[in-house]
Amino acid sequence: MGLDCHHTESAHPGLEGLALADAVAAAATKCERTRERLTPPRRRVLELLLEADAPMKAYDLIAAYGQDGEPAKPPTVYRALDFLERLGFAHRIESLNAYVPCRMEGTSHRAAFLICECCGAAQEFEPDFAPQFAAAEAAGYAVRTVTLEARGLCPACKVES
Amino acid sequence: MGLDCHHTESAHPGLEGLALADAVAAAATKCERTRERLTPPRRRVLELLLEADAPMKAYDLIAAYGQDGEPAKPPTVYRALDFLERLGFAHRIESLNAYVPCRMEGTSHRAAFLICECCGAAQEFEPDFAPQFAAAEAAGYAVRTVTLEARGLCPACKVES
DNA sequence: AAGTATGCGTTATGAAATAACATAACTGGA
DNA sequence: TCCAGTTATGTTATTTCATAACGCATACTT
Ligand SMILES: [Zn+2]
Ligand SMILES: [Zn+2]
Ligand SMILES: [Zn+2]
Ligand SMILES: [Zn+2]
Repeated sequence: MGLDCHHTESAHPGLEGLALADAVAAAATKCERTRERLTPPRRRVLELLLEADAPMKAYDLIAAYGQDGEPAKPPTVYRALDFLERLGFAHRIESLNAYVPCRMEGTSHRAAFLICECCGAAQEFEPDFAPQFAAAEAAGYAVRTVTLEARGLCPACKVES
Repeated sequence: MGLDCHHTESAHPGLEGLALADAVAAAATKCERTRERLTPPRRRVLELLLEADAPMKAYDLIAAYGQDGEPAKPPTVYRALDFLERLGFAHRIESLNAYVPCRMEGTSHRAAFLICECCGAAQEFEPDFAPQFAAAEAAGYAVRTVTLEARGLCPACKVES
């Protein structure tokens, strides 16, 4: 990502083995409770997001989709991403055209990200939108969703810069 | 924009005539002060943004570029947009892939938008990022810029909905 | 079993942005 | 004024990102 970045450590290393299986199983359980279907393509894309240690581009997911190296067709992945976003299992980061698995426990959070311009890491955090909502309501708006993406340097990259 | 929207009134009708000329002249004056060059393509794209009453897509600008109907080449417009963003004369709205002229007076503001999902209007406002910065610094981040895009219904569309 | 809704596979296309390189114009100093 | 360095533009082509459209399959409902 960053042109001058040599940091390989990620704040969110991808999941593997049991941790990965657990995370997918947790998603499956949530789906059952709401009668949503975690179909094979949806499960596969979720796996890929969870395995990654950085935001994934849609076409990275497409390329990595088949265990045998066969890529997916774009609509397969974009449909899965729509589903995962709708259920809160994944988020799109607008300023990167990339996707991450949700790292927050609660279901009713609003996503916000700290994006490192050096190493590309994207840290999800729980934002405090109260001031923004107050301003919006003062202007007569009815706010439904908020996208917040802060860019800067993560702790690791800040040190070396 | 909105599929069910019949509102034609815009919160920010495009500038015309003298108001447009004044706005462009003000930008030119600012450029002179900082020894930046408001060249013909840059001036033309700024005009188009100011004339519009809604966020403009890059390829809308490309199509509208020539007074004689001749479109611009994509790099012409994208370069101009880079310049206008750099100087704070325009903002990109990430969640729309679209661009607006800056509506705030001060130079050192951070852009934030209230985007109506019904009529497509994008209202710029001055956000309060203090809570977010506090959270980011607590996590060890050095924040450089923040993008905030709230989506919902503008006052006009809220009434009719 | 029949009807309805949802999801998938596939082909093709559309929309958004940039790479690369040559040319032109401005800038500051000799 | 001339030159060198820098910045901006013109142009062609390509890359990246995302969706339309259609037919088939699968799963719920009655
Ligand atoms: Zn999340
Ligand atoms: Zn970093
Ligand atoms: Zn602004
Ligand atoms: Zn509206």
